[in-house]
Amino acid sequence: MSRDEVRRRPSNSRASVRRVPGPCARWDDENASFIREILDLVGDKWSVLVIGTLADGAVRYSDLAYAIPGVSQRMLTLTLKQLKRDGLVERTAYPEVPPRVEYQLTPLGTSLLSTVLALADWSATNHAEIRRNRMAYDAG
Amino acid sequence: MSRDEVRRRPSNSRASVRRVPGPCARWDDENASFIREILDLVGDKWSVLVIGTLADGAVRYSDLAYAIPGVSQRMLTLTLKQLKRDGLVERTAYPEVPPRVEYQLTPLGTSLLSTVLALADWSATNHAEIRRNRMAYDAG
DNA sequence: CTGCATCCTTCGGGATACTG
DNA sequence: CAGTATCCCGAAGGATGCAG
Repeated sequence: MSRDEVRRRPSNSRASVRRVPGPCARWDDENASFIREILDLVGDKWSVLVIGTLADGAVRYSDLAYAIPGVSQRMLTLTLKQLKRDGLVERTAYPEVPPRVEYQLTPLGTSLLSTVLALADWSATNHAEIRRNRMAYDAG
Repeated sequence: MSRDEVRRRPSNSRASVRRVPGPCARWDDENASFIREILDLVGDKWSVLVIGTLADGAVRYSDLAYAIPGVSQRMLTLTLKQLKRDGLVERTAYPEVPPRVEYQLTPLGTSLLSTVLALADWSATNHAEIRRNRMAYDAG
């Protein structure tokens, strides 16, 4: 998707009614909620960590809780439930005793993983510069 | 950065002291806060919208407020301040009356833009499937 | 026009206790 | 083991008013 597709003037813009429109187009509600959709997926720390943890294959609930320091049962459960709802992870319950449940990425989830890793690449490349920028800003 | 660099067992792991470690490694605190750093940048709706709006070039404050529906003055100001602190946008104030202030992406901000657009690409490609998944989940 | 300060509400999410 | 249910607090963020 190009930027011009994402950012589009609302059809039959009434901008001039309210004010002189500036040099730039306006995000319409559809695209704003589109952004919201993305952030619901990857704008959340726990989701990212869960997806990253599942990169190697199926992992069971208690191992996820172990692998992700600081996550509460509540948030782990909620995160997994949402990821399953979105079709990013698959849940498999084995009818054993004690019960065993494994989670793994779906192909969709795997494709998201690679995209998120691209973001991690960017961050890894630039976080030193960002830290410098912050220190310079805070010093000035 | 590869996943194995991001996700690394803490040095001299004491995992076996507490419990039998699962099949997967554990995120250490450094990498968890690394994730947090990314999300502070792109996990926020307003930041993403501001960066997207600045894609074409310099935009002044009031035009940003117009271009981004629903943003409050408070959040726009805070978002711009943080983006400036991180060195993603540049602020230029013209000593005129009435005052005029323009914001534009730095090269660093532009590089982040392309990465975020990759995420938008993924979302555009897959959001239909995600919606189907959700509907199927909610129906079942 | 471009903000900053304050109040106030909402709610994400941690802690804890309980269940199949 | 793998969750669910409840309480509760701090932070995010909108609304409003003021200032340079």
